[in-house]
Amino acid sequence: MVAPTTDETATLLRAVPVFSGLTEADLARVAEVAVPRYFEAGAVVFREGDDSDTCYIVRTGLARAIREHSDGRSITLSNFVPGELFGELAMFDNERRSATVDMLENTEVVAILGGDMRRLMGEHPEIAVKLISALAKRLRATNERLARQSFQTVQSRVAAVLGQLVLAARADGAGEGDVMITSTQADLAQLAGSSRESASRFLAVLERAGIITQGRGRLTVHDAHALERYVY
Amino acid sequence: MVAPTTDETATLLRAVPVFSGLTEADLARVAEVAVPRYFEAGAVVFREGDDSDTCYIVRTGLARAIREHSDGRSITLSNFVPGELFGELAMFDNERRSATVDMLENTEVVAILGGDMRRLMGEHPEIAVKLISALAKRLRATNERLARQSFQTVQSRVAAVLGQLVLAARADGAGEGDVMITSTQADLAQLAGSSRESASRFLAVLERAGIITQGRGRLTVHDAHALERYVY
DNA sequence: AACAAGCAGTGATGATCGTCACACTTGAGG
DNA sequence: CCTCAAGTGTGACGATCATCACTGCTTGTT
Repeated sequence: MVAPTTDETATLLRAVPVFSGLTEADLARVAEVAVPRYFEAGAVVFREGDDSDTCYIVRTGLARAIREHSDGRSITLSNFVPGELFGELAMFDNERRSATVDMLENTEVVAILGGDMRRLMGEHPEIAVKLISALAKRLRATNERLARQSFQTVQSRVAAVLGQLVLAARADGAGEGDVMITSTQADLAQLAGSSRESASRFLAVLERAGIITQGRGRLTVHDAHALERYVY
Repeated sequence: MVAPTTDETATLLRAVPVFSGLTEADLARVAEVAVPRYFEAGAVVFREGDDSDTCYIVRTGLARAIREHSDGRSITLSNFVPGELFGELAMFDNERRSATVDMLENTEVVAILGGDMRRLMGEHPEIAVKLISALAKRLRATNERLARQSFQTVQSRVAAVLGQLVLAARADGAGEGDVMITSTQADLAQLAGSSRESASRFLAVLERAGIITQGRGRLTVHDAHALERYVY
C-alpha cells in the first residue's frame, strides 16, 4: 500500500456518488483537503461517544458501523464498501458519534475534516443534494431493518441478511450463479440482530436444504431465490 | 378550520427549521407553492408502496409514520408535531413510500410537491443544508431505536418511550412537574415495539411504584427521573 | 508436531414475550 | 339513559431465543 497522490485521490473521489457532479477542477480541490489514511483489520476509526466530526470515504477494504451494549452484545448497523462515505452524521448536528466504526479488513480511506466538508457543501450545492440522497437511502434501510427486528423471527432475519448480501455481491460484479460470501456466522448473526448460536442453527437448516454450503469464515449461496421462502 | 392565506402559510413556514434561513420574500415564494390540506383523525395521507413524492409540513394536530406487517401488527416509526416535515424521503431517491402516514388527531398540513421542493432546493442551498440536519437527526434516532429493539427488554423500551415523550412535552412547554401524555396503551406499545398487553403489565408496575398515574387514553408522569431506573 | 485460537455444531434450560381469552370500566352518541 | 365501542387488567400458555456449556474441527504459528 502506497499513499495515493492527489491525482489518484481525485480518481477515487469521482467514483463516489456524493462527488459525482463535480468538474475536474473542483474534484482536484476536494482531493487537496482529503487525507489518505490506512487502518489494519480490527482497528477502530472512532467510537460511540467520541467528539470528532471527520468523515471518511472507503478506498479499499471494508468498514463496519456497530452499536455496543453494556453487556457485550453488539449489532452491526451497516457495512461500508469502497466508494462509500461514513462518519458524516456528526458533521451536521454537532452531536457526538452515535456508533463505533471498525475495520473488517485492512482498509484504506480518505478523511475529510468536518470544516472542509461543510465549506465544500457551501460552494457546491450539488454535493448537498447528493448527500441528501445518500442519507435518505440509509434512513430507508434503517427503517426497514427496524421493522424486521420487530416483526420477523431470527430465521427470517438471517434469510433476509443473506439475500441482501447476495444482492450486494451481484451489484459488485458477482455472476448469476453461486455467490460466495465471506462472513463468519458471528458476523451474520450481528447483521441479523441475533445470537451466533441461533444463526448457526438456521444456517444448518439452509445447508441441509441445499440452498447454501458453509465453510470456515465463508459461505456459498446456491439458490438465492429459495431464500425468499424463509422471509415472511 | 379555515384555509390559510398565503400570508398565514408564510408565518407557519418561518417556524419550520428547514425554511428558517430564508428572507421574507423567499418565504413568500415558498408559501405560493404550498397547498393547505386538512385530514380528519384516522385519515391516511399516503400508504407504504404508494408512488407519490409530495412532502408535508404539519400545521396543527399530530401525524404518525407506521410500518405494517402482513399479520396485522404494526410499529410506529415516528410522530410528527406542528412544524415538522414528513414525506420527504421519496423526493430524493425516487423510491416508493417506505411507510404509511396517518393522522392521530384532526390535522392541518401544507403540502409541497416534489418538483417544487427540488426547485426550491436548487435556488436556496441553505434549505438543503437544513434538510441534511433533519435527516441526520432522524437517522440517529432510528439507529438508537434499532439498538434498543435489539438489546433491551419490553420494560426498558416502554420506560425509554415514556422518557422521550416527557422530553418532547417539556420541549413543547410543559412545566417541570407532572407531565400529561395523551396516548393509549396501544399507542405506547407500538412506539416501544411490543404488544399492548406487555406494555399494560409494565405500566401497572410503574403505577404501583407511584411513578405514573393512568387514565383512559392518557397518563401522567410524576417522576420522570425515576423512569431511568428501568432503562438498562 | 504440537499448540493455541478462532470458528462451528448442538443439547439443555429458562426467561421473555406475544397471543388468546375474557372480564371489567369508561365515555360518547343515539 | 342505554348501548356499544374503545380502552384497560390479568391469567394461562406456548413459542422463540439467548445463554451456557460443551465438543470438535480448522488454520496457521512456534
